[in-house]
Parts: sequence; structure tokens; C-alpha cells
Amino acid sequence: MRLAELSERSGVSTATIKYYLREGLLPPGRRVTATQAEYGEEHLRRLRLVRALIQVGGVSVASTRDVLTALDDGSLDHNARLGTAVWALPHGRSADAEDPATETARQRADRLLELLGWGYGPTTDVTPPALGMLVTAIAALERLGYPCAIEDLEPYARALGQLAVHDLDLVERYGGTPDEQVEAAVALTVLYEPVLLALRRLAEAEESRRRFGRA
Amino acid sequence: MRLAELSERSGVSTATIKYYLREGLLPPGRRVTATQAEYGEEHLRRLRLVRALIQVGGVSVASTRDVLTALDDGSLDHNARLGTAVWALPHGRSADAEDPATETARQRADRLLELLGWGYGPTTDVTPPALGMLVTAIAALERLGYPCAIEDLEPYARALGQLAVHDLDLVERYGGTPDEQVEAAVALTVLYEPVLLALRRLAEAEESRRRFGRA
DNA sequence: ATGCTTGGATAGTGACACTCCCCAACAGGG
DNA sequence: CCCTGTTGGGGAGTGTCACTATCCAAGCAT
Repeated sequence: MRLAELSERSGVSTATIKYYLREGLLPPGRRVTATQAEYGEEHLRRLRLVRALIQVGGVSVASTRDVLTALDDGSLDHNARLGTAVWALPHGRSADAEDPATETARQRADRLLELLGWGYGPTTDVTPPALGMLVTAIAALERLGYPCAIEDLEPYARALGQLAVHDLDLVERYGGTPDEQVEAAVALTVLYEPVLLALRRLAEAEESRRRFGRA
Repeated sequence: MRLAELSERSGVSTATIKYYLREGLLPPGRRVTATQAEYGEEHLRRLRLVRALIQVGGVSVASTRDVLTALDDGSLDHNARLGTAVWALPHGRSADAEDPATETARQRADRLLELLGWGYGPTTDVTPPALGMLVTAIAALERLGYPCAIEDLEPYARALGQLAVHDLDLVERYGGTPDEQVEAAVALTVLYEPVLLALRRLAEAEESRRRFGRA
């Protein structure tokens, strides 16, 4: 199909598609003549993924490119591709190492992971971005006077550990080929985030109503 | 204290503090002379909250102002203030009502809430922003070919329902006065979001390692 | 008196995600 | 064959956002 049809079928303006092509978020179409290119279903699919990551997931264009690059990297195995892709996801400000609150938070996060038996203790020496995220958030809470002890965090971690099992079940259900599985993993990781946050706010509203009455 | 001291104690540049004052994120200081103002501990506290919301929580300056306005609104009761404040929190793109996927998603969300017995069914006719967030995300998943049925969403909702109980316990633990409780509720709602997301990514990485082996 | 600091206001910066516009190369109708 | 309208590419422009740099007059400190 032509760019115009790709635009119509995806609901994305041609100008934006051209921008994505320039930025490398979409592979170039098959050049038919010097001034025309042909796009296929895979372009449509990729475009929809890009749109979902950027608009719903709030991922930046640059991060999206990194994620997609990892997704397409045939030199990596299934698992490494998933790891690399999720690794490229945005992770907010990295923690300020000079702050004493950051140091406390890092120790607390380490002890929590150790308690849970999650693998980023002595087994690996790399620091995943998600750990930085966690440390930053704990440090911010600390500085604001809301210290979250390990026993406060543990129920969250346990609950999310169980949900992760469910997440991976979904990935295996949707993905036939390894390529599809990796794509599904990225999509589900990112797009379930707003689902989680929205459900949490609704749950809090419900619980608040239950405790403090009507209205 | 002077603006310079407020800056030093908070780690925020004077230029940024002045910007926040202009934007109404901080109440003006007590004017001592025509060119000098005095700030108190409450300014420092409020400034730290603003910083945490903006930097860690990713809340925009405009949303932060709305949240703080609700927080300070003495005409509302405890519960309404909390609701209004959380209401003002960012909630991504609102759903495109013309899209058929959005309609499907909305019905699914409604049925989920009904199944859970959460109060936004027949009891109220207002639509909280969080519900819009949820609908948008479900619709995006649908369009991408990852339909999430009610039974897929239910475990997430149940888990978050339990965590909400824990959240509110924390709020009651930290907040003595109603004012403090409302502030704690906002801070914990926003700042536990990155904690949740980070723990989820770590949990997924752990589960992925467990299923697909080492590396 | 003088030199530095302070608070307020205005204008500028850089990042980001598009979006506009122009151009040359086509494709199809007459 | 020619003319009109469309296509894809590419550079430049737009609007938003969260600051940030500069200027100025009014203090305070010496």
C-alpha cells in the first residue's frame, strides 16, 4: 500500500508517518519508483505498536527507537532481546548518588530483593534501570517524611510477583513465534502499566469511600 | 528564611523557586520589605512535595497546581479534598469516543467494576479520570491484537484492591491531622506509582529468567 | 557612600513531538 | 504527448513545557 493508505488505515497523519520514517521508528517501504514506496501489513502493525507505545505508554520517540532496535536484533536470543528491549524503556530520573537518602534507599531495595530471592543480588553485577527507578522513588518518599520500610514494600513486591506470572502467561498465550512473543512482551509490559495505575486509583477511591463514608 | 536559604535547604535553584512562586505552586513569602520576603518551614515542606510530584511522579506543573489547590481548599471535607486532588492528577489521553474499540473497552471496564462491586456503576454518574485511563489502555491493547478479557483483568484488580487497603493504612499511619492525611494520600498515591512499576519490571525479569533460563 | 545581595519581572533556551511547505518525480486522462 | 494532480522526501517551522538567564530597583552591610 501507499503511504496515504497506511495513514488512513492507521489513523496517523502522513506527516507523522514520514517523521517516524525519518526517525527510524518505521523501516522504509519498498521503493517502487524514485518517488513512490510500497508498504505492507507489517508496516501497519509496527506503526500501531509505535503509536500505542508513544501515546498510551508515554514512551519517548528516542526510547521507542531503542526498544524496536532491540526487538529486531536477530543476533540476540529470545530472552536477551526481551531484556534489552525492556531495558531501553524510560525509567525517570536516575538516582542522585550524592544524596544520603539515595544510599539508604539503595540498601533497602537491595535487602528487599534479597529477601524475595530475586536475582539481582550477588548473582549479577549489572543494575537494571528498574532498580534505579525503585531507589529514586524510595529516596523521594524518605525525603518527604514517608519512610517506607521493607515490610511496607514487601506486600507490593509479592503481589507484583504473582502478577508477573500472569503477565508471562499472557505473553506465551499471545506469541506463537519467538518474534511475536518478544513483541507481545514489550507491548504488554508497557500497555498494562496504565491499566495497573488506573486500577490502583479506582481501588483506592473505593477503599477510601468504604472507610470515610459516602459522597 | 530568605529565598536563598530555601533554595539551599531544598536543593532547588532560586530561579526555579521563583518560577514556582509565579506559577502559584508555592504561596508567596511574608513580605518583610519591598524587596525581601521571609519563608517558613511550611514553604520548605511544600517545595519538597512539589519537587517530588514533578520529578519523581512526572506530574506537570499545571496538574501540580490543581492538586495543591484541592489540597488547600478548606471548604471541602477530608474525603472530597482527597478525591478532588487525585482527580486532578494526570491521566493521559482521554479515550477517543468515535473508535469502536473504545466502546468495547468501556463496556468491559464497566462490567469489571460491576463484578468487583466497585462503586462507579449505578450509584454515581460521574466518570473518574482513572476510568478513562483504563478504557484507553484496554482499547489500545485491543487494537494491537492483545484483547484483555475480564478474567485477564480481574486478578490485577483484586491484587490492587488488596494493596489499596495497605495504601490507606499507610495514609492513616502517617497523617495525624486531616490536612496531613490528605497530603500523605496524594504523596503516597503518586510516589508509589514508580515503586509499583519498578517492582513489576523486576518481577517480570525474575519470572522471565525463571522460565527461560539464565543469562 | 559603596558594593553586594535580594526579589520581581521579562524574555530566552533547549528538548520534544510533531506539522507545514516546497520540490521534483511520477501516473493517469484527454 | 501534454497537462493536472498526487506522491514521497526533506528542511524548516510550530506549540508546549519546564525551566533559566538577564535586568532592574530596592535594600543591607561595611
